[in-house]
Amino acid sequence: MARAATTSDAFNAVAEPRRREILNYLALQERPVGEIVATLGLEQPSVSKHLRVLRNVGLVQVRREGRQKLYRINAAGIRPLHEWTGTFERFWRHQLNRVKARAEAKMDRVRPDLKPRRSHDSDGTEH
Amino acid sequence: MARAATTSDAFNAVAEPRRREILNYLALQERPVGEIVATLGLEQPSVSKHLRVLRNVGLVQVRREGRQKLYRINAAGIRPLHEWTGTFERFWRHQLNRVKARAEAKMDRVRPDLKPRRSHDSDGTEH
DNA sequence: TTGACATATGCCTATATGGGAATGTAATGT
DNA sequence: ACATTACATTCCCATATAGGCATATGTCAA
Repeated sequence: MARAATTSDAFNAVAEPRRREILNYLALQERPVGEIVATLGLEQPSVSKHLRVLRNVGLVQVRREGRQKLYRINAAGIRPLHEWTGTFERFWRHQLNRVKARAEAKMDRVRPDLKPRRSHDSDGTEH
Repeated sequence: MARAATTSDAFNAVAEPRRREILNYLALQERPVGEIVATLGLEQPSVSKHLRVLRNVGLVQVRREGRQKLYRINAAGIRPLHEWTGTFERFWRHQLNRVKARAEAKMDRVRPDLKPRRSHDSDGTEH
């Protein structure tokens, strides 16, 4: 199969930088499409398509006012992302936890055929 | 152009559900590839490829130990996501406050003698 | 109705996947 | 050296874009 659809969930939707820009802009206040186009310097059809994706995953809401359509943030859709990323918060809040996790992991890996031995490399950039 | 590369940044990397699963699993502790394969039920080459993406965007680190390669979370790479999503936090707090205010107003109309106690945090919405 | 304005949609193409299978590479044991 | 274990990489392919352009839809005014 191919890649997951951007319409599948909020994670995919915000993976697109333009859509994050749109959300950042809408965070200030509700806006019509034309102002998004003018401010972000994108093509109008492109903005409409991005807004459609954002609406499909519940990240924005829209209401009509005359000829315009006013889009606004629906932050409830962003909350799951904030909470998922927050599950890793302990790692950067207390570095001691990371050290301890590594130590415990090493203890936990019991391999009868593999005695624990010192490995003298430590960074993750090798090939 | 086409879609943004998954290797471009952490936002794209975590857009893939399998990669989030891998990160969730690695959050518990450092693990070799084989255990990720066994636990998540993915093909080994698939896991290797996902790990490569995660490493390229700085979401995991790796060290060799014997024949194994031990992968661990590098949560610093997740922090920008948490902080970006956090910029929208006020919206769901505000919405929560409005909901709570309405509820309290209603309760006040029905039972003016019952004042709801103040709960000091903001949990209790849906998700 | 006609026209202007605001936005949405359809069509096309180039591209970056992600899965599967096969193969390559590195480390260890005998 | 050879076999085995543990991962990584390569090749191929189906697919879901995102951008550009043209066009359709919807709303208001005269």
